[in-house]
Amino acid sequence: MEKNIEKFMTSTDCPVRNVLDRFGDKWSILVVLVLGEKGTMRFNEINKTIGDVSQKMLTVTLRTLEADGLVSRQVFPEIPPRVEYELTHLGISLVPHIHNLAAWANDNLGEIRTSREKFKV
Amino acid sequence: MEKNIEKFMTSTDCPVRNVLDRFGDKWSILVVLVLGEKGTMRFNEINKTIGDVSQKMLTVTLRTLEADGLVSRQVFPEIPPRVEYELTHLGISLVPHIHNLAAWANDNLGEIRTSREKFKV
DNA sequence: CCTTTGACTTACCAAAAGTAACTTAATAAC
DNA sequence: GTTATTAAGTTACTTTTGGTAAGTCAAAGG
Repeated sequence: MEKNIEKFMTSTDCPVRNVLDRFGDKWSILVVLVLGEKGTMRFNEINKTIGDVSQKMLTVTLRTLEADGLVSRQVFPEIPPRVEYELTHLGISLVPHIHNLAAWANDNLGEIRTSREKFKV
Repeated sequence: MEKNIEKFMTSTDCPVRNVLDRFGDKWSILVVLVLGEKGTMRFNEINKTIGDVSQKMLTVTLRTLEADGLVSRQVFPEIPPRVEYELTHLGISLVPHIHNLAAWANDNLGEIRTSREKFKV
């Protein structure tokens, strides 16, 4: 992992690239984070919690996360419909890493903002 | 951080959102990872190491990371030009978290791939 | 029968990212 | 003494990704 990073990077089989490409979209990480905090949630609940995600993209994001095995989807055959989402064990195992990243963000936002201001000038 | 995540999420001042929005682009995390591995690098070196990033997006990504204070940029007034990039202390402090994420990706890619296959059917 | 409800689709539009050609100025090659 | 090369970009144009707003579905309530 330390030596031939070059080959790792350019390869389409690079695990980091493979997963990063998938989570490098606009909403996936945030959805995992929210489900990690609140446990089981319904579609509109996730939508409102995040606030500025479109229905379309939330649908796409949840389907992708389901396909990847990070989120489970349970449909209740009622009218109006009820669909509940929650993290799988795989999804849960990712949460601490996102929390670490979030904590870093929290700790360093001040410095980042200062830097952004300086750069403008 | 545990209770009012709702307010955190919808707020534009949410540190997580603020930083995630910035790193949720396609290349930032990867560039930090590469610079973290190799130390000081020139533009074309980063470009070749990643392999499939366009010059345009690498320029944009590096400028953004510089504005955020994660990467430093040193121009040598030579012809042809030489520009060296490296992580700042802030950028370096982020690397371990990305490594953790990369390790998770590495450990779980098999399960993710299996899940993706199942989902197709 | 007309509205409401939740979880979506769909058609259309805007923003982000990719592609390929162009720029710059000093050497090196012809 | 033109022409090619070189590194780090920029620019114009195209494709991909994401956003917006309206429509769908079927039962229950008025």
